[in-house]
Formats: sequence, C-alpha cells, structure tokens
Amino acid sequence: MSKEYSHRDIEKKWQKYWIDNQTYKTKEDKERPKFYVLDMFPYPSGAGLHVGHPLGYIASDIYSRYKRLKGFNVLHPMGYDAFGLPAEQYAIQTGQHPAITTKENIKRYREQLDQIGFCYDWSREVKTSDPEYYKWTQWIFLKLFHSWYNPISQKAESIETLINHLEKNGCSGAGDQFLSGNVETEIPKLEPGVWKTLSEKEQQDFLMHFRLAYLAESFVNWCPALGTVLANDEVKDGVSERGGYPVERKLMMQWSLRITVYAERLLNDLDQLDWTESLKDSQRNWIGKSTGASVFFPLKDSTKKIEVFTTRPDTLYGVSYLTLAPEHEWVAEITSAEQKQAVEEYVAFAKNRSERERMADVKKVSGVFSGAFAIHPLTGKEIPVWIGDYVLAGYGTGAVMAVPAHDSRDFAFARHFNLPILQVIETPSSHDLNEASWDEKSGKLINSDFLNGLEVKEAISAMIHHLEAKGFGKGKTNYRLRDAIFGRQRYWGEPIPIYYKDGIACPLKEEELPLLLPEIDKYLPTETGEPPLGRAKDWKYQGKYEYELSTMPGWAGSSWYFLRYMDPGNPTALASEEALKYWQQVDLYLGGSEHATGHLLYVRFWTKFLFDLGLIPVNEPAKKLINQGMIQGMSEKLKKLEPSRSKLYNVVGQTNEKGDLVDSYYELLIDGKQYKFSSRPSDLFISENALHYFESEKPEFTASNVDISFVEKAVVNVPGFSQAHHYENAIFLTAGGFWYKGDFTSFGNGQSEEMISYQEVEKMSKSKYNVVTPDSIVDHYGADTLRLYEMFLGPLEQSKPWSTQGIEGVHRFLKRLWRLFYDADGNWIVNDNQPEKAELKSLHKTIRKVGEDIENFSFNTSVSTFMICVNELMDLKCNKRAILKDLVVVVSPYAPHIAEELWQALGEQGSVTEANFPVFNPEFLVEDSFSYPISINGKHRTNIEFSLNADPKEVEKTVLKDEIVIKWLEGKAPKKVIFVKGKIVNVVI
RNA sequence: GCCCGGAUGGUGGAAUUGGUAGACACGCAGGACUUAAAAUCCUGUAUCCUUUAAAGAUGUGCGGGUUCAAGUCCCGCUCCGGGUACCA
Repeated sequence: MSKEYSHRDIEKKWQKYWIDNQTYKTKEDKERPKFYVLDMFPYPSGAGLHVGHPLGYIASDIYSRYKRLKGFNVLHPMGYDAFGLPAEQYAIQTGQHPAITTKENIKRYREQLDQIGFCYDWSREVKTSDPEYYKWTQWIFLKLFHSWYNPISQKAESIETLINHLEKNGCSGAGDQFLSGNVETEIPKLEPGVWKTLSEKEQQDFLMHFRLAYLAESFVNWCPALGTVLANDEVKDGVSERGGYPVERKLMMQWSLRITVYAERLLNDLDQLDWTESLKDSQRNWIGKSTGASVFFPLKDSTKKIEVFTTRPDTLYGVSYLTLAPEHEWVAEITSAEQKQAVEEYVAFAKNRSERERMADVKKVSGVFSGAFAIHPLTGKEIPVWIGDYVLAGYGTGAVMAVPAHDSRDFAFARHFNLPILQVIETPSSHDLNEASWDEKSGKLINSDFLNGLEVKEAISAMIHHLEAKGFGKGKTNYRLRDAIFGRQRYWGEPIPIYYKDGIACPLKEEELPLLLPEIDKYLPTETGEPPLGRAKDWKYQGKYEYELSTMPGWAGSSWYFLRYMDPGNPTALASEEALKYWQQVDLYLGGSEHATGHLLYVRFWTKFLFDLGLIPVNEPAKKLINQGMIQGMSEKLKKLEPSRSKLYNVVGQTNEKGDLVDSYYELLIDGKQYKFSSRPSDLFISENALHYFESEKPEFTASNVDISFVEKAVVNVPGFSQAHHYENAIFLTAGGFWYKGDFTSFGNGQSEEMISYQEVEKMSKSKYNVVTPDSIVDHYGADTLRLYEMFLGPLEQSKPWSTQGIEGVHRFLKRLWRLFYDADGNWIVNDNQPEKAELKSLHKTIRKVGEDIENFSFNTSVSTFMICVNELMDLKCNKRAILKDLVVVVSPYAPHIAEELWQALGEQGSVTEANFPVFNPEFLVEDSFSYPISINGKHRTNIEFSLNADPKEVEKTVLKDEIVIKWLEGKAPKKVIFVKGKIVNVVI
C-alpha cells in the first residue's frame, strides 16, 4: 500500500470496516453509564444535504465518539421525519407517489451521510412514514383522545375519572374549579345526576370539551394554495413557512390537541433544563403567561355581561370604553339599529383582510361604534362599546376594557375616534399625556376612589380583592399559547384513527392499529372539497363507517421519535420498559433554533403527557440542548430590468402612408450607436460593470439569482446561465458589449466585456441556486478534512456564510499529521524512544485542551490545538510511538478515518473507537520559571524570566534594576509595584 | 416596538476568575527545492512615523467611567443578525 496520505482509500476502507464489524451498534449495557446524543430529525428534502446540515451532525458525532472513549455507552441514532408537504406537492405536480419520492430522497441523504463517516447506529433508523412507526404515533393519539387533564392533580388522566365525576357531581360551568382549574375554557353547565340521562351523542359532545385530542370548531390558519390548515408555528409573517403562500383566518371543525392545559408546566419546567437562555426565552414568550383579572361589564338594557381580561385591574377607573373583536360572538346581537349597517360593513371588511394585511398596517387604527353601552361596574357610568380589529378574537375573551391614558393601543384608538382619556396614575412631569399614554407599571394611583395613593402593584391586588368580594370579576391567568390544530387536509401524513358513527367521532381500538394510509388516484382534494383521503375507494371502518379524512401534521411523528430509538423494532410497545428505563432521556440534543416554538414545545408536551400516564419515566425529552448556527449561502445575482423600462431600449415601428405598420424592430442605444434585434427581448440583464449606462435614469432594478455553478469569481458564464435558466431571449449588457441569443456583440469601446454578478448572503436553498453540497468537498479533500473544516469555521452556535477559503489549511494539517508517521518517501518513521519533557508537554497540553473544548462544545479551538501540537512535534522531530499513540486517540473523534488508519499502522488491534481517551497528567505541564511581562503603568514594555517560586521582593528588586524599566522611571521612584504570581509585574510611576 | 445574540488585522477567528490583544489558519509578499509547474519547506505580515533597524505612537463599533491593569466589568449610544409582534 502506498504510504502517501490518500483520503479516498483510507475513508472507503474504514467505512467498510465499520459496517462489517458493526462498530457503532449499541446495546443496553448495564455495566457502563449511558449517554444519549441526538440530532434533530431531518426532513429528507429533494435538494439533498447541503454543507450546513452536517455542521451539527459533525459536532454531535465528535461528542459521541469522545463520550465513547471516556467509557460511556453511547446511543447516537439517526432517522427521518419522512411525512411532509414537499413530497406531496411534488406528487401533485408529477403524479409520483410521495412514498417513492421520499424513498429516493432518503437514499440520497443516506449516501451523503455515510460518506462523512458518522458513528450512527443505523440498525436503529426510524422513518415516521413507516406503518411500524406510525402505528405508535396513532396509538399516542388514541391515548390523548382517551385522556383529560385534571387541574387538581395537575396531570393527564383517563377520561373515565372525569365521567365518574360528572355522574356524581355534574359540572357548574366555566367557573368549575375542579374541571377547569384557572385555565380559560368554555364548559357548558351540567346539573348533578343529569349525566346519565344524556344521549350518547350529548355525552360525547360534552367530553369533547375535555379530551386532550378533540374535535372543535375554531379559527384556523387556512392556506388556500396548499389546501390545508397550518399550526401557528407553521405561519411566518402571515404566509406559510413552507412555500410562502398567503394564509387566512377561517372557522373550521378541526382536530386539535389541548396543549394549553400544559402551559404552566411547560413554562415552569424550563427552569430545570440546560438549554440556551435565548431558546428558553422564546418558549416563555410563546407560552406568554400573563396574570390579571377578568372583569364583567353589564350591558345597558340587557342581562348580558361582557367579560374582559386585563393585566391592569388597577386602572379600572380609567376605563372610557370597551372594545370587542370583530369576530366576537355578541357583535351582531348588541349592535343598535342605527349602527347596524356601519358595523356589518366593518365586520365584513375586517374579516376579509388577510393576516398579512392586518399585520402590515399595525399602525392604522380602524373600528366602529356598536351603538351599545355597558355599565361600569364600580362607577355605574355608561361607557360606549366599540368594535375594533386591534382586539384579537383568539386571546382572552375577545374583548378589552380600554384605558387610553395607560395603554398605547387604547390611546391610539381613543385619539382617532375622539374618546375620553382618563388619567388614573400619576406620571412624571417629563411625560406629556397629550402626546402618549403612560404604560409603565409604576406610579401612584389617582382619581380612583379607594385605590388613591397606592402603588400600581398594591393597587392591582387591592382591586382584584375588591372585584372578587363584590362579584364583579376575579383574578385570572391567561396564556398566549393556543391549542395546536392537529388535522391537515393532506394525503402524506398519518391517518387519524377515528371513524364516524351517527355523527359521533369514535376511536379505533388499539389492536386495530395501524390504520394504513390508503392508495388514492390523485393527490388532490375531491370534487366536493374533501381532503385527498376522500378519494380512497371503499375506505370505511368495518366497511360502513366513514374514517376521518384529515391526516396528522408533520410534527406528530417527530414529537416522540427520541423514544422509539431506544427500542425501534418493538412490535408490542412504543419501546420496552427496560429500554425506556435504561436510556431515560436525551442527554445532548443538537439542532437549529428555528424549532424553538414548534417541535421543541410539542415534544415536551407529548413527553409530559406520556409521563402522566406512567408510560415513560421522564417528563422532559432532553436534558441539555445546543443550537448550531445556520450556514448561509453566498448567492450570485444579476440586476435585471424589464427592457421597456429603460430609455436605452426602443421599439421602433415604421408605418406607410396609410398608417399601417410595415416594419418594426427593437433596438438598444449605447453611446449613440444603435443595435437592432429582430424579435422582442424578454429581459435585460445588467452587468455590475455596465451600471453607468443607467446613471441618468436610475431605474429600479430587480434581481435574478444565478446558479453558482455558472459563476467563477463574479464572472457569469452567460451562454450556460441563459440556457439553464431559460433566458435564451434576454439581453445581457456588459460595459463593453452585449450577449443576445448566444452571440456577443462588442461595442468596441475598450471596456470590460465580462458579465459581472454581485453577491449576497442568504439562506442556502435550492430556489436561490446557492446550495453547496458536501459531496465535492469530500471527494476532493476527504471527509476528515470536511469534518475538521466545518468545526474550524468558528463557534458552533454562530451563523456564518459558507466559504471554502481556508479549507487548504485544514487539509495541510492532516498531511502534516501523516508526516509524523511516514516520511516524504513513505517510510515508516515511528520509533520506540523515550519521550522527552517538551514532547510530553506538547501532548498533554493538547489532551487537556481538547477534553475541555469538547465538554464546552468549543470545537473550533480544538482544531487549532491539534495544529499547534503537530507543528510543535514537527519542530521537535518527534516520531515517538508513546506520544503519537495518544495523539491519534485524541484526534480520532474529529478525524476518525485517518485515526483508524494510523492506529492500525501503529500495530494496535481493533478500532480506535475502543481505545480510552488519554488521561491528562498535569505534572508534564509544571513549569519552574515564567517569562513575566513587565508593564509600566499598565503598558507592556519588556519580559523578564523568574522562577515561579521567586520571592516577590526579589523580583521587584530585579525589575527595578532592569535597563528598560530604569529608562521609563526617568529617575523617579515607583509609586507601587504590582506582582501577580505567574501572570504579570506592573510598575506604577 | 419588545426579547435575545453580535461588532477584534485584508479574511475566518483566538484570548481561563480583568493580567503580554491578534493564537491557529487563509490570503499576500519574499526565498529554497524543481528544466518547469504542482506539492513541500523556510521567512515576514495590525496600523502609523522611520531608508532600515532600534525605539516609539495608535489600536478590539462609538462616548464616558471603575481599576495598578479593561476586548473582558459598569453607564450611555450606533450599527448588524435572529426571534416575536396590536396578547389587553
């Protein structure tokens, strides 16, 4: 075998060895402590893996390998979140079954992952679209369906315990503490003893108010383009996260999961988690707990009372009107005859505005007076009731008490409609209440009867006390978190295991699972607008009852997959008790922060639920979580213009005497010269060096992404690009000429004829043509180089644009490492000589630093440390086995292939993964002297070597005799001499 | 608007509890080897003044402060990135 460093041979050899020897197969091993390292579930997209994906995978792989060397039994699995929209969209376009697309994508992912040399235990691979797997997703759904949340015991229980309670006690409605806790829910009243007299339908409808998986009419994010509803976290800026299609609010009957009952626990348990503070903050904000009071305002001439939620009950005396959301259920009812038309028009207007529009003009105030009045519960005064879309139907009660003096939104509304502004809190003299409201939760109460003189905080509790005593309201906690919509009107997802009998939703029996996804002819809604599953032929429960036609959302399968990895093949349970007990939970979870409010909240929710039912031993999925930064792409772009929008471009027509068009052509005018085209050009692309032609007109350019494979150092390959992107009929204008239909016409002006692009940092994505895959890098430099380089780029959690600048240095390092074992002619040069102090020092410095770095997830500095060590050993001409053997082990988590090869070359048996991480010995680092930096007034001037045991007084004497110090002293006596052992000497003059 | 993170040479970045700013690498410049190239190796490389060297001055986004000593701590800003958004 050639003894050059040949990454192609080495990496192929060891990847085969690992498979043949099942090196990474993990078993429950009671003898060793366990450690569970998990990467966030990838969705296998058609674009394959780009260089950003492996960043986290490499980090977790290094960590896993390190933990193994430290004697842990490491579980490090990988699998696929295989259901999802893109495969289905592709199916709609091409008719290809999403299962086929998914399978192909997974195959490609797997090839790409394999070539990087990860230590995944592939025998545990799971795919959410596999019936073996989704059987258990459906099983958990049934458990959710059969459970309710008991607010007294603070956990999920079987629905049976609720039925028992209802039989005995009935339900006193929304205020029933036993049933609702303090969570805002609408519950109908039920007298004791009535339960048994209800029909089955009535009973089931009632239970739907409690089931953790329930069917209810609610406002959903409807995406017409995708033909489905989306969860809140799947909507970004009013458009769908996948695809960017508009989303509107719609009232629909939907399956939802009652995540809101877990709000308090999801919030509190964050404190125990070793997750990044910013991620925990995101979850806290998303849950959005706020405490305050609900207050009832009786309507004038009515028995109805409008309930509002406020966090500022202290400002009750400052209420000058109420505002209802346009969707509030009483709007039509309370509107006066005179206002009817105006209100109806306004409600229609508000409803038709898409979410995006509503968000776009947050600043614009709109609303209408309902004509109704409410009675202020404390003052008895009449106050008007308005309708305004700044009030959200989905939060609180959909109604607010407006305190314009102390709430900026109420202030803007009051200003716009000339409503009174009543001050109830003293403001600093610098604050002008005519200009803006005083929203601060501080100050003394005024104009507020019994609250006068109290501080805001005291006033809040005093008021709540007062309201409760008088029966006008009560203290209340609200959460921003909404229940999660669970049904999707799509094909490629888990069928919901429910059928309908006489209008009642009935669950399948557990032994009837999995409910298989049926085959259909087209992946589109039916003619009658039902979801695609409506197309399935003869798909009925027991041949007669309709199944639920919506499927589960993408996050269903990913909400519990960490459990399945513990025991993936188990046919009788989601995982065996033994495996669940041994592996417990994820010790280190690695993934992007974009999952903060979606996946990471749902997986915590399901974990807590399964824990409540006693099915698993832990109530949190992951102890520690690290976010890796995003690797962005560098896009290449060309400025573009609709040709007719430039003065350089003309359409010239010639007419005969009769006025008929006899000849026409298109032309470009440059420097007074005319260039003709026979047919109409589609676009005008402008090179960065040709912008001066537009100086006088300054048009608004648009931009087009150019596939980065057609760009070399900002020079665009025009024929390649125009063909691949279908711009055959476009003009490409450069400073010195232009391309049209594959031909170049020179202006002959001596200016550059190159088509120059400009660069922009963007998210790496197929649609931006800026994707860099790891494949070519692995091919050219090898997986070990890729692994080291991705770590060398910088701190793991930092986002950065991809650039291969610098990869050479890392590759050179591996070649230099190789040179410690083989000389330039490929001769083995390792010897058994006794290592010397300097060599041991270099090695142990490295052992210590790399160990610390991995524990701190500071992988970039480890790579530097390796480089320093190899450079030092090179300088020392050290080829000693005693040193190199340990070095190979320390390097192996980062660059496993070369480490295996060198390990074997050293004559060691088996895989380097079975070795032990060398133990750091501080003795080798003990120094007896130190070259002290000598500072004068804090500025470094010189260095003097002293023994580390040197007496400070002796040091001071020597320092003051030093030539350079004497020069700076200029004959003066020093005021002070600071001596810090092992650090510094500072002379103060 | 609010919450979080960040700003250090031409570039990526390093710098323990405050203690030699710029490790390591890229790039660049010069040199060695070679017929030549690649590869490899050696030297230099924050900025400014200076022919060079020595020596010095400046220097971690900006303005203040604490300290013998500040990239690091405190106060006030600017800009960039991410999240979130009428949440009452």
